[in-house]
This record gives sequence, structure tokens and C-alpha cells, in this order.
Amino acid sequence: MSDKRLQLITTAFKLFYLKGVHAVGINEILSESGVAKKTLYHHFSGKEALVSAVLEFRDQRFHDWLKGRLDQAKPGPDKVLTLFDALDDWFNDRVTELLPFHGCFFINVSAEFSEPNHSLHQLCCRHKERITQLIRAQVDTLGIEPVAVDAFTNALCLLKEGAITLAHVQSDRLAATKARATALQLLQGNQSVRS
Amino acid sequence: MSDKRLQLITTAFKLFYLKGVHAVGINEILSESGVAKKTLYHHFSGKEALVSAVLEFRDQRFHDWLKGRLDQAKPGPDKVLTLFDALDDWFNDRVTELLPFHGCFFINVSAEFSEPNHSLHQLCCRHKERITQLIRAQVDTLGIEPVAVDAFTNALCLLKEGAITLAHVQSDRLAATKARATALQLLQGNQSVRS
DNA sequence: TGCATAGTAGACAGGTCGGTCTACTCATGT
DNA sequence: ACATGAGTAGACCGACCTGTCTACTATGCA
Repeated sequence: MSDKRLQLITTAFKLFYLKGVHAVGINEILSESGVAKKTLYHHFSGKEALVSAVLEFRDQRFHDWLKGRLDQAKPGPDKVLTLFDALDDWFNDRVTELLPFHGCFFINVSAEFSEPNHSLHQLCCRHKERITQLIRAQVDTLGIEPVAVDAFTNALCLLKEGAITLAHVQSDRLAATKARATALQLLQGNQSVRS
Repeated sequence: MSDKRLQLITTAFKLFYLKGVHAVGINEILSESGVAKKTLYHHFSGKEALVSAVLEFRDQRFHDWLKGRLDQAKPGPDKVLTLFDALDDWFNDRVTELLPFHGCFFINVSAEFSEPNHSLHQLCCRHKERITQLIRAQVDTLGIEPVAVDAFTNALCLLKEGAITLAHVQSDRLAATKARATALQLLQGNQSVRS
């Protein structure tokens, strides 16, 4: 990956994440990154292609970070509760590689490109699916029956997205803690989970 | 409320909800609503004031609809499970007064005006707080201890926001059903709830 | 040596943005 | 009779938008 190309992507992400895609113009990205306009249009066919690349970049970054956190958890219930500890760190700006929290970039972009058929919206959808798979893999390690795996994965994803929304819209820095408590309650209420 | 003013608000809402605030220009709202530009600036000081009015309008509409649904529920666990039945109707476009589902308008606007201090972002936050109060009132009728009321209200709100996000970003029309199942599990796992 | 590649700065085009303003109509109430 | 306020149509302003283009530089490779 070219140096300038990466520079454009990281700068664009920073600005898009902070202000939204429509609110940031090409020229702002150029002056902020110190790259010439011709260079941008050499690497990307247009603004939308740049947004695509930024989504892909963030998807990778976020996925790698979360996978790293989950892999560190010790076997057992911790495997899923760690998810909320990681979210808590994210919401409270203790994860430098994710930049200060301004909601989920993919939820935000979905909101701006609301049409489900839009290619950018679909990229956001695919990111969420990847993260869901990551979580399902954790739930799988609990050794519960397959039907319960699906149900519990659904519940965890709902709590995760809910926490992100509360943390962003209502600036609720405790959102992850609340979600963790609920997840714990589900774990304890379900006797099929080996403790 | 003036006839033209209301016309502007409803048209603006329809377009903002569908395409996002930044993606819709004043001129589009004018041509769509058939109102003159001077009239718009007679009623509103600018675009931002119009967005404010639209948020207030939607807040009222949504709150009234949900309150109506919750009030109809019969006492007991139904008081909270009805929330997810209502969401299911919303997600699947069976609520005409809310228009076809394109996510939560307030989450979407929050994403476009991400700064927590921004007045539009705060309006979105206040809407969420109002809805939370509505839900808390339902949980109160269950007759459980005060601490559990807070915890269960938090859980329900997390599940609700999670369901909205799944329904929008991933076009998951079953999101409300999944959230309902999780809420039921929480109800059953908690013996302090009178059945 | 020669030529493609990746880069710079920035003018430029065509369009849209939010917002102002002029000139006009029409209904209402005093 | 007449002033006021709500309305219309649309020209116009300056700013900004995405994207193209010219002219030039530096590097690396065949």
C-alpha cells in the first residue's frame, strides 16, 4: 500500500468519524493530509471509493483489536464477558488505536447511506456480520447446545449494539457496564452453561 | 400551528429520514412541499431551526405511538413484552404513522451531528431519555424492588436500541423477536418478578 | 538515455448549497 | 378604505462542492 494512499485513508477516517461523511469535503481531507488533489484521484476513482477504502480500513482495525482482546480471555464465562470490558475501554477512550469514541463508525455511515442496497451500507452490514461471527466463536467455547449458542449470540449482539448507541447518543459512559451486568444475568439464569 | 409550517416539517422529516439531514437541501424540501422559500425563512430562522422542529415533531409522534401501545397491554409481564411487539410492527412497516422503517431518526441525526454538545445531538438525547422514562414506568408496574427496576429498565433499553440497530444496519426484520426472547429470558430468570 | 510512475500546486468548470431580497397577490380586521 | 401579515415565484449572492486539467518535479527501471 502506497504511503500517500494510507495517509489519505487515515486522515479521511479521522474526519469522517468526527464530523460525518457528507459534512467533510475532499478539499478538507487534502489540506489536512497534505496530499495533492491529483494524487487522491490517482488512487481513488472518487469520494465514494475513498469512503469504501476507509470502511475497509476501519473494519480491519476494529476486528483485529477486538479479536486480540477476546483471545486473551481465559476460558469460561470470561470469554464472553471480556467483550463488554473491551467495549468499556473503547467508550472511555482507553484504546488509542480506535481514536476517541464517537459511536460506531459503521452505524454512523449506515445512517448517512440509509438505503439498504447502497454499497456503502452493505459494507457496514458485512462488518457487523464479521463481528457477530467473532462473538459466536466465543460463545461456542462455552460448550452449550447449538440452539442456545444462536440465542445467546443474538442476545450479546443486541446488548453490544445497544451499549454503543447509549454510549454515543446519551453519552452514557457506563453503557458497557450495564450491558455486562445483563449478560451476566443471562449467563447465571441459564443453567446449561458450565461454570 | 400554521398550515404551511406543518407542511414543511412533515416534508422535511420524510426527506431527512430517508436520505439524512446533510444530504437534503433546502431547495429539495421546498420543491417537494410546494412552499415558497420566503415562507420557510418566515417560519424558521434557518435549516438548523427546521431540523430542530422536525426532531420535536418526530419525538411527539413516536412517544405518543409507543405510549398508546404500552397503555393497551394487560398488567403483568405483558407490560414490558409489548414493547418488543410494538418494535416488531415498526420494523416491519405495520405502523403507518411512523413511515417505512429507516432506523431510528434520532440515532441517525446523532450520527450526523456527533458532537455531544451540539444542540441537535442533545435533542436526540432528550428523546431517548423520554422513551426510557416511558419504559421505566412499565417496569414499575411489575412490583419488583427499586434496584431491580433500574437494572431491568437498563436491560430493556439496551435490547431496544440493539434491536433498532440490527434492524437498520443488517436489515434484520427479526431483531425485535430476538430482543423479545432475551427479555423473556431475563424475566423468567428473575424470580422476584410476580408471574 | 528515455520513459513510465507517483508525486506537487493550484486554476478551473459546472453545479449546489444556505440564505437574502424584490415585486407581487390575497385575505383579514379595524 | 387601507394597513398588515402570510403567502407566491424566483433572481441573485457568495461560498463551497466534486472532479478535471495543465504544468512541472523526482525517482526508478529497462
